[in-house]
Amino acid sequence: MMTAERKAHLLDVLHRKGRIEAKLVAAELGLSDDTIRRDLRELAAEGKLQRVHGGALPKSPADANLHHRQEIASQSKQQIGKTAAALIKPNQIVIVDGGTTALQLVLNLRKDQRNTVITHSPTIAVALAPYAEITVVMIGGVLFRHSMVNVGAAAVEAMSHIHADIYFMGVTGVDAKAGLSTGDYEEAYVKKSLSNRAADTIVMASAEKLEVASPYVIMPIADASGIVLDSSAPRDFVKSMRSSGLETHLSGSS
Amino acid sequence: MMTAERKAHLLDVLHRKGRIEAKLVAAELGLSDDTIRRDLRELAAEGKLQRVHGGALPKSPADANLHHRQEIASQSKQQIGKTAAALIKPNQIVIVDGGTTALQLVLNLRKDQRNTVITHSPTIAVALAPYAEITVVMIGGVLFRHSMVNVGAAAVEAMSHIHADIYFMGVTGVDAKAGLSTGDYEEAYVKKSLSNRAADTIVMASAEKLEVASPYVIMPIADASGIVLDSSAPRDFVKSMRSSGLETHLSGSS
DNA sequence: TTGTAGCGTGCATAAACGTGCAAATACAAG
DNA sequence: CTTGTATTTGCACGTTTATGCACGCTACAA
Repeated sequence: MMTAERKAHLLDVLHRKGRIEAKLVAAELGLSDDTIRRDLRELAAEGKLQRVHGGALPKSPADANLHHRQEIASQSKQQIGKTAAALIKPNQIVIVDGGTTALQLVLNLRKDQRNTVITHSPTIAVALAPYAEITVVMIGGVLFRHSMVNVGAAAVEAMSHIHADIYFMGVTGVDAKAGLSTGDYEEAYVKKSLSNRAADTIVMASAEKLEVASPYVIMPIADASGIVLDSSAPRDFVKSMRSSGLETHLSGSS
Repeated sequence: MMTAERKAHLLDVLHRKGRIEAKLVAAELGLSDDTIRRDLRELAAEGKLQRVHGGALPKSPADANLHHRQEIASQSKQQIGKTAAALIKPNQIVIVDGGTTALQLVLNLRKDQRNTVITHSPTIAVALAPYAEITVVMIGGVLFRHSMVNVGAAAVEAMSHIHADIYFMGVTGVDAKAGLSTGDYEEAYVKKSLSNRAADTIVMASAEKLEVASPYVIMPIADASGIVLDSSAPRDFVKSMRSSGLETHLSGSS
């Protein structure tokens, strides 16, 4: 096993278990404690984790904790959420994805907005609770913690009963060649399925997602019907979106 | 368990319960009192908490507020949640109802508890997010705001794929004649359905629910296999539960 | 004021740590 | 193919850290 591979494994273990016990991992991989300790030291130097006696812990609870991530909802996300929310017309059936950007969408809804919102994210469902005029439909499934969305066969099955007007999709990568992508296999599949259940799919992509490809492809960009971008998006990028036939909405452009 | 991890645990306990009893935590973690006291001393030196005789208290008023919020959940509910949580054995498949009492159950789980939890409440799902070892399965459906649970045909359909070991049921009324009841028609139906999908059904009933009947009947009391009550429950009531064949757990009876 | 539970200190032991070094391996240049 | 260099890994060593116990002190309650 190569060094880089091992480091990736360590980060994976950390992500899955929330902790690394050096001795234990060493035994698992059949390597000396020294090697693992060395790796941990280096990863700590790179700022990838927090070294502690006996092993390592996530650098900040942010890794495991979405709540924290949401506090640092960038200006960009906030504005994209607002712009996206404005696209919703009364009485439409809307699918809202999970994730921080989608959460900002919800927080920017008007209190008297009357719609049906379908979501597979418990976080989004809870955030929608105060909006009395919105009917909330939840898609069940197995909870994928990192994004706080339900995935799996049950989720896809539940969707089959749905026809929505718009799906607001969150992604982690929008790239001309690689298309729309995300960091988890199941999630990519679920996003694609949701897109199939809606007449229109609007992608929400904050600045850092542009011209980036994540491991798992959801679908080609041209399959979406619109995209909401930060006004700081490169001109060329905006142009390429338009030429792909997407209705392009720029947020925060005063 | 590593030192750094333990300190995090201590702070977590402090947040959740508003206080730390050194001896108690030591026993829970299977460590000597000395070790815990040492940790508390160090955390106090770092300004993370206020050291006091016998344990520690939150330092800042902000944390104290958090503690206060926890106390709003009546003492009764908090203790019932704790007692119910203790009934869960490792690796069991558990259905957790919605509602404040069920939420207390979740908050009293151990961080390293390994289980599958099925719930139809987005609030519960979100509360379960920090428990890394718990697989969360969500039942979808139409969100019923008042209780923050998913109901309707989709919910019942989704349940049909499930066989759980225990279902922890929240109710608004437990009455010898009227049976177990709740305030919403759909919810009553869903609770009954969930009960059918679990080998055992444990009812959680805080003080104010006893000898009260709500409009919609879920099922007769005898159909449940156990009940968790506050220790202040009337003796006659406890007796009648036992004679109905329910395993009766009294909480907070110190 | 008197007993008990909690406290802090010092100490011993064991585990985990970092460093330096040497063997093994990979890789590039000759 | 050989040689030289860089990297990686495991080991030995001394150091640091963590933990439990023993002891005497202190705070709190009866």
